Amino acid sequence: MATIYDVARHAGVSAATVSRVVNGRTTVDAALAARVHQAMRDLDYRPNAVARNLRRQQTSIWAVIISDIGNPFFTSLVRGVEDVAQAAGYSVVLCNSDEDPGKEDRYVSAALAEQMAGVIISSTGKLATITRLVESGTPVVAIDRQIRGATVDTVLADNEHGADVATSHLVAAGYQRIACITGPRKLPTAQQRLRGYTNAVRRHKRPADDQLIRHADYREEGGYAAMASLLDSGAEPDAVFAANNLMTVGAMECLVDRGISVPGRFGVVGFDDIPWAHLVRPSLTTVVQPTYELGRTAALLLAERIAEPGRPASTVTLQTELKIRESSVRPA
Amino acid sequence: MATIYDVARHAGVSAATVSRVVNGRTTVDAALAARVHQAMRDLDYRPNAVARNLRRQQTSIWAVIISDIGNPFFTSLVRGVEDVAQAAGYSVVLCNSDEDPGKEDRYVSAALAEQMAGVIISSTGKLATITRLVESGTPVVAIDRQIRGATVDTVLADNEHGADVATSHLVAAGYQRIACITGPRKLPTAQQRLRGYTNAVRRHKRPADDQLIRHADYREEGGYAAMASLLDSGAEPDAVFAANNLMTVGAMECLVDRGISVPGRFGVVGFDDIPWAHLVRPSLTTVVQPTYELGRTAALLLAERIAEPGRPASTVTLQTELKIRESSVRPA
DNA sequence: CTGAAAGCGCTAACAG
DNA sequence: CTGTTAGCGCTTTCAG
Repeated sequence: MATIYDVARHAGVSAATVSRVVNGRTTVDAALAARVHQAMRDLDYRPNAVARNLRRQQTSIWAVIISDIGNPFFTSLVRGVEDVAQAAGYSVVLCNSDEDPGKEDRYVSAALAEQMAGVIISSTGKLATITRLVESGTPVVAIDRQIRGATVDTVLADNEHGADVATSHLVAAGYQRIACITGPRKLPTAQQRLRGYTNAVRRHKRPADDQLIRHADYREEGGYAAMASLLDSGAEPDAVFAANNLMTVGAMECLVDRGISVPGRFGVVGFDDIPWAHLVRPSLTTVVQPTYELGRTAALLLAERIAEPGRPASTVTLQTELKIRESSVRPA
Repeated sequence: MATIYDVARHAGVSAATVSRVVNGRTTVDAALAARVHQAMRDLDYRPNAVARNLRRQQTSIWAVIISDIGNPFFTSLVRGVEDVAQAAGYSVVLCNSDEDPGKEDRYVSAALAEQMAGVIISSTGKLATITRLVESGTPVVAIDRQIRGATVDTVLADNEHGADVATSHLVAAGYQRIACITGPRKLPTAQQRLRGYTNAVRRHKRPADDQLIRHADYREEGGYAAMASLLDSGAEPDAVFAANNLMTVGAMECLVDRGISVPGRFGVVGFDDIPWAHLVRPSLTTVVQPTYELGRTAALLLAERIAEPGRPASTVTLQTELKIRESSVRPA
C-alpha cells in the first residue's frame, strides 16, 4: 500500500501538502493539487484510516449496539440510522449484544478502543457500561430504552401510552379478563408497557390481578411459555396484551397449539409490528412503532451532539399507532 | 485516558514491560507484572486499540458485509459467525450493503482503511471490489454467493440441488405448470436455483417455458409483482417455486389478494425459511438452509486463513433440506 | 501557500 | 528478563 510519502515524492511535494489535498483543507495551489491528484491515481493511494484515527483521536464510524439482531424491530431501526449517517459522512457498524451485558460491555470496550465517533445503543441496562462510555467523552444516544442514572440523548417510543391504547382496545372489543405478557423486569420498555396496561385495566374496571401478569424474555419461546403458564394458572384470561413482537408470535403459537380460537375465544394484541403480519392467520393487531423514524432521530441527535458536545441532553418520544387487524376483533 | 507511559511511570517500569504484560508476551517477572497490573487498575488503563492497530498493521475485528439486513437469512448467519469469532478473540461488526454495489464498495473501503482482520461478504457481484480486498492481503471469505473471477474461500448452500428437490416435490404433488420466480440475473444463487428448477422440470417432462420464469429482486415487492405478472401472462401456472424467502412471502400475498386458494388451486414452495412460517396460513413449504452452520463455517474458514494465509482456497457446500408444510400439499 | 518537524500510543527489534 | 529506541502513517502547528 502506498503511503502519503510515496504520493508526496511522486508529486514532488511534501506530505503535508498531500494531506491538505486529501482533506480539502486550506487552499492548495491548483497546479500542485492537480499533480497530487494525479500521483494519488497513479499509485492507487488509499489513506490509512488507522494512522489518521490515531492522529486525530477519532474515527468516522458510528457503532450501533442493538440487543437482538433476530428482532426485526432492531434491524429496522438501523435503516434509519444508516441513511442519516451516510449523508453526514459516517459509516455505521452494527454490534449485536444479544441481551447479554457481558457482550454489550465488550462491544462498548471495542467502540472505545477503536475510538468510534459515536455510539447508538439499546442498552441491556448495565449502567457501568454506559458510564464508561459517557465519561470517555464518546457521544452516545440511547435508543428504545432509556438509561437510568445516565444523562444522554434518548429516543423512545411512547410505550406507556401505546400499551394503554392496546389494552383499552381489547376492553372495547369486549374481552373481560385481559392478561399481559411483558418483558424482563429490569428493562424500562417492559416496565412502561406494563404500566400502560395496568392503567388501562384499572380505568376500565377490569380485573387487575397479578395472576394475569407475566414477565418473559422478549423472545418467542418466552412468549410461548408465558402464554402456557397463563392458560394453566386458573386465572382464566380471555385476551392478552404481549409487550413485544416476538412474544406475540410465541403467544399465538401457544394458542394455536391448544386449539384456542383467536379472536373468537381469545383476543390478542401485540406491541411492535412483525414482517408479513398480514400473512399470519389471524392477522395480528399490533401497536406499530415508527422504527425508521426512531433510528433516524437517534442518528440526528448523535450528529448534533458530535457537532456541539456541550449541549444539554434531550429526550425525544415518538408516537406509536394501534393497527387493528383480525386477532383482536371478535366476530359478531 | 491513561496511556501506556502513565502506567509505566506509575509502576516504575518501562512502557515495553507494560506492553508485554498487557499482551501476555514473553515472561515478565512476577513481581513486576503484579506492579503493572496494580498500576493499570489504579489508572483504569485501557489500551488504545488504534495505536496498537497502527503499529501491528491490523485489528482484531471482522467485518461481515451482508446484502440485506431486512432478510432474516442474513441476520441469522451472523449468529454463527459471532459465536466462532468470540471464541477466537475477534469482534464482529456488521455492514449492510443493501444490494447496492456502491455501498458495498464503501464498506470494503472502510474495512480496508480500518485494517480489519478479515472480511466475510455476501457480494453483490462487483468483482473490482473483491479484487481490491484480496490484493490488499485482507483475508476474505465469500458466503452465500461465490465470486466469479476471484479465488477466495467460499461457503455455499447446495442451491441447485435444493431447487431441484423443491421443484420435483411440486411435480410429485400433482402440479402441472410450475413457474419459477428467481432472483437478479447476475446473482449466482439466482442462477443456480433457476438451473435446479429447469433441470427438474425437464426431467419430469413438465412444460419448460420461458413464459413461466421471472427474474425479480429478492424482495417482497419483487415477488409480488412477479407473481402478478405470471398470473396475468396467459402462461397459466398452477404452482410456483420462489427462489428466496422474501419473494415467497410476496408471491403468497399476491395469491391471497387474488383469492387463489393455496394449496388447492396453486402450489407454493419457497427457498430459505422465514421466521414464524408456522403461523402463516397456509404454512409455507420451504427449502431450509443451514444458516447458522453457514455462518459458523465461514468464520472457521476465515480463522484458518488468518492463521495460514498461504493455504489454497476452498469451497464448502452445505446441504439444504426440504421442509414440507401446507402450501404445496394438495388436499385429496 | 508550502515544507519541516514533532508526535498520536503502541510494539518489536535489539542490546544489555 | 528488562529497557532503549525507532518507527507504524498521518495531521498539524510553526516557520518561512
